[in-house]
Parts: sequence; C-alpha cells; structure tokens
Amino acid sequence: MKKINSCDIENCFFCQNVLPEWLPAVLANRKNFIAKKGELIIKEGDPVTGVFFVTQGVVKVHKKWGDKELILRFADQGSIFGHRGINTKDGLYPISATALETTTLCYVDIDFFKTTIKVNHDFAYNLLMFYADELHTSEKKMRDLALMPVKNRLAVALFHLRTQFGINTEDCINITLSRQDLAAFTGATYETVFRTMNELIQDELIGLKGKEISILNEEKLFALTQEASSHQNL
Amino acid sequence: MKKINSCDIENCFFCQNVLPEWLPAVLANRKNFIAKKGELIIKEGDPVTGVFFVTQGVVKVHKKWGDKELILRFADQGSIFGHRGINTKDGLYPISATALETTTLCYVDIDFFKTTIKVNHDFAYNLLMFYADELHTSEKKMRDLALMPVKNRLAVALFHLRTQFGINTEDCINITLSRQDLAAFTGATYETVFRTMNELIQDELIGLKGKEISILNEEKLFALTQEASSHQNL
DNA sequence: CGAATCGTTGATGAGCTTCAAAACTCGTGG
DNA sequence: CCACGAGTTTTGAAGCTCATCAACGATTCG
Repeated sequence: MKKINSCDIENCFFCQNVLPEWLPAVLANRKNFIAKKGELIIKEGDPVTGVFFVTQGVVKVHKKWGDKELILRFADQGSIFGHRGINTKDGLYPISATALETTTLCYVDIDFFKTTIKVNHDFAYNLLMFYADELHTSEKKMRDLALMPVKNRLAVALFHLRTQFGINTEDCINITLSRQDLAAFTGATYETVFRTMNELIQDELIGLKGKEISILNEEKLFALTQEASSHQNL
Repeated sequence: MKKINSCDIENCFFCQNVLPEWLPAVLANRKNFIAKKGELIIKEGDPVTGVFFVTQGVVKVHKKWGDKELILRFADQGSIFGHRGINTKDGLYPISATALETTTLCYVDIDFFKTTIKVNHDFAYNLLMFYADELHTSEKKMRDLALMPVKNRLAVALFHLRTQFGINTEDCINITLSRQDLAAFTGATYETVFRTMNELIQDELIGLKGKEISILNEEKLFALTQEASSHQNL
C-alpha cells in the first residue's frame, strides 16, 4: 500500500462526521493510502492496528474457511472497514479486505478511533446507525444463505449490487466483478453461479453485454428475492 | 403478553447503562411485561414500536423464508432485541422474537430509546460495543452457513450454546431447546441435525442425558469448528 | 507465441432435503 | 387407569441441488 498525502475529506465517513474542533486532531492522526487493484489491505487473523475509510474505489470484505471464501460485503466511497476490531477479545482482524480497483483510503489507528467515538457524540450516533444497518443486512444475508437456493441468492446478490453501485449508460450494473467474486458473494461455487446465470438469461430475467450484467425483468427477478415459491408453481 | 410492575433494574441492559439523572425518565417511560413460554413477542414485518430488554428468561430471535426458519441468536438476561428497528427505512421489524421460557421484559418505545442514545453517551458507547460484537458474531455465522457442512455447523452451535448458557450439574448444556429449534439455529433440517447428532454421539464427541446434551470430547469437537479438514484426512 | 488465467461445459456423486411412516412421549378426558 | 390423540423422536428411502473434478476453448499478457 502506497502512502500519499491527498486529503479527500468530503468523501470520508470519518472526516465528515467529526466536530469541526476535532478535525485538526483527525488531520494530524490520519494517514492516507492508495491500494492497487487486487491488493490485500487487511489479512484475516492479523493484529488489529486501525480502521480504514474508503474515499474512492471499492474494497471487498471477505472471510475464508479452508480454501473457500465468502464475500461479506463491498465497501465503497464513504464506507468504513476494519472497524470490527474495536471490540474483539483476541485483538485480531476477523476479516480480510482486498481492493477491487485502485482505491484511496483514509486510515486512523484504533486508539484514536475509540477516543474519537467518545468525544464526538454525533459521530458515535451516526456510527451506531451505520452498525444498525449493517446488522440488518447481515441478518438478511444469514437467512438467505441458510434458506434460499442458489438461484434466489443470486437474484438477491444482483439487486444488491445494482442498488449499491447503480447502472451505467448501457443499463448494466456498474461494477466490474470477476465471476469468482460474484460466486463468493453469492455463497456458491463458480460453476454453479455460471450455470444459474445461464438459467436467468434463458428466462430473460437478466442480460449480458460483454461481461456486464443488466436486469431485464425487474419484477420476476425481484420475485425470486421474496417468499419461497415452494409448492404452488410445479 | 402480560403487563406487570416489577422492576428488575439490575438485570436490564438499558437501566444499567443510563445516567443516574436519566433513570427517573426511564422509569416513567419503560413498561414491564411477562411473556409465557412459546409466546410471540415480535412478529417479523410488524411496525416497529419499541425495543425490548430481557431481565429474565430466554428469547429466540428468528427470521423466516417461506415455511423455513432460521434462528439468528438467543437473547437472555441483560440482552436487547427489537433494536434493529431504530434505523429501518420501512419501519418494520426485520425479525421475530419468541419466548423459549417464561420471560420478564423491559420495554421502551423507539423515540424514547433514540433520545436516550443521544443524551446518554456512555449508553451509546456501550451499545456501539454491543453492536460491534453482534456484527462480529453475524459475520462468523454467515461464513459458517455459507461454507461449513452441517456437522461442523452443529459443533459451532453446541459450543455457542454452552458458552452462552453454561452447563448444569450434569455437565449438560444449560438450556432446554427443542430439536426443532436446534435445527433452526444450526441452519439445517430437523432430520439432518438428528442424524448428525447421532454421528457425534457415535464418535463420542458428545453425549446425551435424556434430552440434554453434554460435550464429551472438547478437543475433537472444537477441531470441527476450525479450519476445513478437507483433503488431509481421507 | 507459449503460459497463465478465466470462462464454459459435461459427468459424477456426496450431502442434504423431502416425504412417509413407525415408535415413543405426554397430557386429557372418559 | 386406560384409551385416545397430538406432538415429538426415530428411522428408512428417494431424489434433487449443488460441489467437485476434469477437460477444453477463450482471452490476456509478458
């Protein structure tokens, strides 16, 4: 990771939410980095040193078991990651974080982060709301992973990606994601996701332009993310 | 749910963490309830009205999809639930909550809860730490659900239950849980959990006394919760 | 232009769910 | 005290979803 001096304050969750009088302290404590595409920013199991904020780019937050991997979420502009470290008993990062594209980062060490929370009550409140959202998302994802078949999970994943990253001029989901990563985010294998995508294309729920994905039949795809279709449509 | 007047303050996460000068406001706003075994306290999809704290007993927090159910966690003495409501866009509870035994509860409505967070900074900080823990647990559980086979997930579930509820004089995990609920917590079907438990009993990793479960071989069972044993032990 | 990575496809079988049906509990009422 | 039925536990069998393995085509890149 390359250290830089640029200060992209308006895209930083941290710098945006602290009190004006606290900002000088932040500027004195924060470090700025650039991570290249594919670069590992945090390695699961390493000692916690601090917290990262994305000011530009996208980072995948993932966790592995043996040789398998699950992508928990994507952190993009304005997002925080590595923050789970604030209260781990073992003092180790529970997740890995890898840049999906060239990413600029704002970093502060964990003690300063904790102090900031204690001093900046609005920041604490906003962080609390952010956590509440994340928990909400986590709970849904747990349910999905446990109860949904792959096809439905894939539909959820695609909607999630579109909501988070929007669509480009071609109507395609605005993120470059390898099928490998899409599979890891869906919680299935590469091959299964591939085959399942073909089904969705066959049914004209989604379309491909090169490697980019567009949602063609919003309604039907969305239906997959809802209740189990279980018995009625045999 | 039966309304009562008892005030079990020392077992309440909420009452324990607010400022002394705020306590009168809490006592004026909080309501106390008793929920009977099996009683539904929160129904997924209902409008959010407030937040619950368990002062005695155990509550399962669960979420369903079609006719399947996943238990996300168990809230026991000192725990909070229904709190995800503070920031949902739709204003609906994302989870259900059901009493597993007779449970006493402390309840405050959502607006008062939010005000409390803004006024009681220590409470906000403690809640933040609690959220961080929950997120940590959620992330692990997501990984488990996505990547582990049932046998390993069951091992995780059993350790989790023992850690949370301890063991009784018979060395058994100190919670009465139907196999149905154990299955829903593991994220597998009733029959699969049953069969898998038999395997674990066969291998003498766990034992049964009536319906209570004891961990016999700590080390081997724990090994299942760690890395994939994948290729090396064929 | 070879080497490597990624995408595509088929075949196979393990793991798990589903269905179905005993065997066992346990509370209720005759 | 026993019979009954509802709920839970136990077991068997069938089949489906998905992971795994393997192989080949496509694309990138030094």
